[in-house]
Amino acid sequence: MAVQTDLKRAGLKATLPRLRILEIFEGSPDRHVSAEDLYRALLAAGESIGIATIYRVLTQFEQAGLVIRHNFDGGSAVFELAASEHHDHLVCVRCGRVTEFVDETIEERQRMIAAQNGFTMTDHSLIIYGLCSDCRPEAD
Amino acid sequence: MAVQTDLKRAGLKATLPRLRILEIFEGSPDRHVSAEDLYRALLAAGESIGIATIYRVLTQFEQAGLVIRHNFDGGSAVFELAASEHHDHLVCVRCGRVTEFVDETIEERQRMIAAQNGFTMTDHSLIIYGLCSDCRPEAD
DNA sequence: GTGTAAGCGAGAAGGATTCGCATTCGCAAC
DNA sequence: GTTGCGAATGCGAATCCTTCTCGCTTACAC
Repeated sequence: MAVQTDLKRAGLKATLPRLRILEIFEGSPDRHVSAEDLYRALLAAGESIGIATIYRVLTQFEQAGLVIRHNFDGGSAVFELAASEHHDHLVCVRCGRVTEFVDETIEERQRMIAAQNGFTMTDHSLIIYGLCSDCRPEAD
Repeated sequence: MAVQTDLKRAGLKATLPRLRILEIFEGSPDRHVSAEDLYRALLAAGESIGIATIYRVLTQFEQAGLVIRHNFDGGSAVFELAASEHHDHLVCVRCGRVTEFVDETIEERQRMIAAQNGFTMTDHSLIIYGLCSDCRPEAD
């Protein structure tokens, strides 16, 4: 399992909850999952896990750079594996579908804007909210 | 006071809490205030108001287009008067300072990206996190 | 002025997340 | 393969932010 190796490399003990959570991330059709999603998935798989452990593990994973936390509108945070390169998000306000995109022009302008305002950029969050093609009232 | 007129125009009764909250927005040195900020300011001003009323009023103001709600990282929502034109935000992760900016190139690319992905854009949120000039460890 | 629906205040409720602590587990040294 | 110890877990309680409920009050049309 490369999963164990990932944990060790991140300086984390390979405990059962951590392994299971990583496995769910890797097996999930939707890259973006909430703590609640993980909890339900683990319970459904017959694991005995506490929701507190999930939050703890996710926070550790985030600090270790294994996952990224997003705060989309509407309550709970969602997490995704940090494996892929940086990208931003399109979120459907109706069905919650999340689409990823990268735009180098925008990235570049952001760096420029931060510099112009005397900011040292540490992170950024660009979320476009809208209706996806499936949820649009009428087809065009 | 134009404040009363603003409320009427928005289809809202000119009640005391609503007037007070609008006044605080207009008198605040920082355009971006939280429900808690408003609550404390009103209590300090000797008003008797419930936190629930503040949230209710803010939600109504948001729906009426008088204020805009932002969910910056780190807990509670902040609100600002919608008076000015659209803009995005730079947030200092250390002192919380908020700077506004507008970049038409980014706006344009966002519209393009939404369209390319079949999304009808309803809203968007771009937040650049970083260290402001006052909080940067050492000047470079 | 008065009636009435809208609005208010206080506290309870709710959802997401974190804390506290006794128990259990991973793992390195025997 | 055991053992020991600190780190990690699970559980329930606690916390934070926000919304709901409900009896009382107020704005405003008449």
